Amino acid sequence: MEANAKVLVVDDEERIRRLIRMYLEREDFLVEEADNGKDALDLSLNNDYDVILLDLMMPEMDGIEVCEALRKEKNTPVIMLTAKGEEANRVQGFEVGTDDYIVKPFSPREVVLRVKALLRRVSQTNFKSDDTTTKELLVFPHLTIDHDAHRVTADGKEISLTPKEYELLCFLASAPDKVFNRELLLKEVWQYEFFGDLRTVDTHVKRLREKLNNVSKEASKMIVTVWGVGYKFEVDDV
Amino acid sequence: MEANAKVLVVDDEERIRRLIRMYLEREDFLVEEADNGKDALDLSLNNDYDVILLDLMMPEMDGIEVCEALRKEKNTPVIMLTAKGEEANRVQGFEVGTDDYIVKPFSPREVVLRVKALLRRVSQTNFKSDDTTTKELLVFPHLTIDHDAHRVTADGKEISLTPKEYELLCFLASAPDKVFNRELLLKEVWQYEFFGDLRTVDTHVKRLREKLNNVSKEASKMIVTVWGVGYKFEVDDV
DNA sequence: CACAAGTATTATAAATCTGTTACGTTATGC
DNA sequence: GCATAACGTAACAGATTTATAATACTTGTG
Repeated sequence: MEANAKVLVVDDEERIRRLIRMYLEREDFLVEEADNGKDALDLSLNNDYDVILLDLMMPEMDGIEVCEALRKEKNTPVIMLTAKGEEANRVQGFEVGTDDYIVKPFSPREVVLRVKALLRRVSQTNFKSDDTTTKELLVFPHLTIDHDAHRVTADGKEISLTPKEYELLCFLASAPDKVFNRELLLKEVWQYEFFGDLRTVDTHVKRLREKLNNVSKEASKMIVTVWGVGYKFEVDDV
Repeated sequence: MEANAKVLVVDDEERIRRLIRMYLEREDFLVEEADNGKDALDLSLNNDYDVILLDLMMPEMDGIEVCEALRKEKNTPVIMLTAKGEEANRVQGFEVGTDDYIVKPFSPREVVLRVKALLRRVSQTNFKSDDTTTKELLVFPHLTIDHDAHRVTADGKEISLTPKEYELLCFLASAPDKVFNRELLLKEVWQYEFFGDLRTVDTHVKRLREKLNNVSKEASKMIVTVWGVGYKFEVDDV
């Protein structure tokens, strides 16, 4: 069990650090921060982190330098954070020694998922755990979500969803019966820089319901409006 | 069963070792490393590896010397890693005693395939195992890939594919219904030094579809675009 | 060295998705 | 029932993503 894995978050922007910290802590990670490359390197050499989230672009010592220096001593898994146009190419390559990278602006949810995925990967190679639990398949009475195939089927029939529709559905379905308000949905499913209208959520819900409804009334009913609050994914237990 | 076969990876470049290690471990191989010929020889004499991946060009003691010295004691299968212009000729020849060789820069996928192939070959000659499980034949409703013959047929008609087209198709077809993003495809199918444009994948997909479509509309439809994500090889289950 | 085949890049066109707005509908409290 | 607030719906413009085609580059071969 990777209970309380320790994560170091390195970024010169405080709001980014705080954002990531918030989401990681909610998943019971222990989070520490550094706002520059030098401190990051010191910290990571003197502590055993389970993952390091490392911003690529930082003044003085950038993420690549930190990673390369770190790699001379230890093999702590590193996820690089890169802005859009940044030389993602070099980071992708293996010369630097990063294990994954995330493009800004990301959705907080994505960061959590990637960190977890990396921990899983690492722990697998280290102890050969029997951790086959990570099914990429969500099955409900009238609806199935196959993550690998990126496929949603309602009553056996496939439904073609747009990326946002798919993400929204997955998010709701990953916590059945839990209500989310629009604000939270925007925060979780959209990127952190998105400050759009709350009604945007409604539109996507509408489209999602429509597509589901075309195939299965039952499936469409699973996305429930909670008046004055938000939406939830409800599983009938009839 | 070659469960947890033990592989020794010898290369003076760390990133190469790490790259190979990563891909082999993902296939459940046990991987050990050496960064020079001397250590490699010691290790391989004192351990029973199932395969040794041996870089040809190394300071002091090169791959050929290691291999020759090793051969005086034991018959551990050896795959030589050679850079492009290097005297692949000598390695190819039988005077050295290598079992296979791979030219750098390779694609990670290739290494895994070659290692597996070699293990298969060796285990066959050693114990005449009933291991006919490893079919080199992929058969789908409208498409067949015969690895041995390096031949693709759609609806019975043969299709002539370029190397990249073939590899791309094989890779997708080896994991039906699983979506791969362009990045991953570049990493897996292309060589490890390639950091090209993601659109390159599109172009190859286009040409592949075109060739398939010339012969079988059905076959061409198997390569599916997943909007905002990537491509997958889909098998209709109608 | 020229040629051909294969490959990567780029530019452009086409398809698709997305957020917003405006307006219609439904629920809620009085 | 009425006013109000919250939600549903439809349509549009702009943005994003993919397909296609054309071009340039690379590589192997004779």
